[in-house]
Amino acid sequence: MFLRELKKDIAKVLSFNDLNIFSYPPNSEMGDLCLPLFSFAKERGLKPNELADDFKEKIIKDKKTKEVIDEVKIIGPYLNIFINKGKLAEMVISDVLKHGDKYGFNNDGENKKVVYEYSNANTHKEIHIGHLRNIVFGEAIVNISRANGFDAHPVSFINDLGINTAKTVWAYKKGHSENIGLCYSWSVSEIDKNPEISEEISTIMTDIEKKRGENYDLWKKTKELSVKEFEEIYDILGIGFEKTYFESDFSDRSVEIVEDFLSRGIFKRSQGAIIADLEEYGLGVLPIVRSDGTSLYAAADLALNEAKNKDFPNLAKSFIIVDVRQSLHFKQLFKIFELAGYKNDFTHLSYDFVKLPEGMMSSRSGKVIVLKDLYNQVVDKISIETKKRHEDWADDKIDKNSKLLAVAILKFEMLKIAANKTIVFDIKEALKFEGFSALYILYSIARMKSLLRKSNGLDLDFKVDNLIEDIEKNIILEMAKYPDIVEKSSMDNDPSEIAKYLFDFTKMFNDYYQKVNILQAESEIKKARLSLIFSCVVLLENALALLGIKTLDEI
RNA sequence: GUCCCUGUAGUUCAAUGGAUAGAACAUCAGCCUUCUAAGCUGAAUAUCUAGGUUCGAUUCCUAGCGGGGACACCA
Repeated sequence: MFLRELKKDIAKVLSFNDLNIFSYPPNSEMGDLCLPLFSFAKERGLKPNELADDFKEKIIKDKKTKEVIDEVKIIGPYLNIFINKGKLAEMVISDVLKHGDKYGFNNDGENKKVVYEYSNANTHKEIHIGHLRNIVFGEAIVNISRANGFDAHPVSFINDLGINTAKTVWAYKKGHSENIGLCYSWSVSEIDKNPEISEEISTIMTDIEKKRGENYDLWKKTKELSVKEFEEIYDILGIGFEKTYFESDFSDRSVEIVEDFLSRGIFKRSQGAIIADLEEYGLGVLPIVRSDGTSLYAAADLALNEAKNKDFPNLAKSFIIVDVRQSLHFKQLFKIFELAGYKNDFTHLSYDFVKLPEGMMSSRSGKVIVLKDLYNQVVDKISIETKKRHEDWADDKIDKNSKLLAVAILKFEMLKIAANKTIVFDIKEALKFEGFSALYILYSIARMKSLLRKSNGLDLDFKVDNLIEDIEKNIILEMAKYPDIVEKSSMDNDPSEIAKYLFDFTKMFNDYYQKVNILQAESEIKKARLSLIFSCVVLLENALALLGIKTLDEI
């Protein structure tokens, strides 16, 4: 990759190793690449300007670096490097075209096997935008992980034995059968009013766990409805898992492990329940089995870990993608694993949750944005807007495009915010389809593709000398930075870095589109510009694919 | 009470310790006889407070204030 090679070469000439010292000048008139001299100066007990000339000399005299560098300017304590426009264009565009949908990828992961567990939804609850963030974040993390050379495997763990399932079954029996999500929130409010219901719930929970009687049958029936719903949503989002685990499949094995851990003193009985007492590690207490004998989530986690190791032998690392509110839970769990002598390398990959402008969402109170409702709303709005713009389009074309765009928009909304930030999801904003959104990017790509269609055949055999505009160089330089973005987003486990890059890149292209005419340009120039645009499309589709987003030819 | 995250423009978000703190939305003023105006251009508006470390702090440290979250039978 061009830029990295150049940085390496310069670092070699000046004998240093850390490529992160490089940065970029605030604007393109000041240079293309920048080397701040503070750290070097400090090392040598000099002032930055006292070694600038020496550094500059070395760079412009070296036979390798001088080939691609036009000029080195000393501006204060910075060494600003101007890369040769032609060389840059030649190297970067050929890189992009050669590697295509794998441009910018690396092998840092050395093909190590890693498992990512996400979409740990509860059955008997509706999938809302909080789950959407989890699913979309997980998908992007897996894609980014693969782009960085890891052998990544996505799995899902469905919590079908939570206490909420018993509550839902209870409400279902009371005749609240029309909607599973409503069953749950209704039961919660009823229990608040009348705490004695808890005993009925406890009986139902026990029946479910012991797999017996009418309660178990109803649980099975309602669970199937939920699972079908999940699959429908995965289908819409275009995602899938290599393996889906169910908590209920682990109940027997969980009991055995709990017994074992009890005998080994890792767990103990307390107030009728079974707990892990982790006070001495500053991690409080984690309840494992309720005093009525039914299991809690943590019990299943123990068996799940075994299953993952069995299904994915020689696992280098196991990631669990769950929102930040469960940080303590996973610290406790990993401590238990450690006490039990498990060797695996576990990481809780956390991200912050989604809330509404009016406050927290809560399935318990029914205050949520249900994903399917939201999706339908977005699809409808896009259909209306598309119809306005393309009166001649057939209904099924509008429908197909609107659905694809809706998925793209929703995914992007979830990924554009840094992972450790709460998303305040404002549906009014999300329905605007302007600015920092997937539509902005996909719309621009549609315009690029339209240019390519109208050009009567693409000829990639162009001369770089015909890319004369400054903005063309800026676009190419931006392309050259992509490999670093792919790497950094993996190191930080943050897909938002890709989303930001996509937006910035697209803005640059729209500027170009506005200022420079493509199709009316002189033939050789036109050829070069179209080649550049073609490589822009390749790059953007590559980056969007990491976010799980597909593009359209027309919008 | 303890622990974790967080505080940047009216709002929602950016900014490996580095050059003039960037966007988007909203507001105001413009651009379609030229490649898709879901686009582009311009105007205006911001680093919670007080110390400290540093040549240099939005960024790191300490304290305070504000917001959010987690802390035994939810997941």
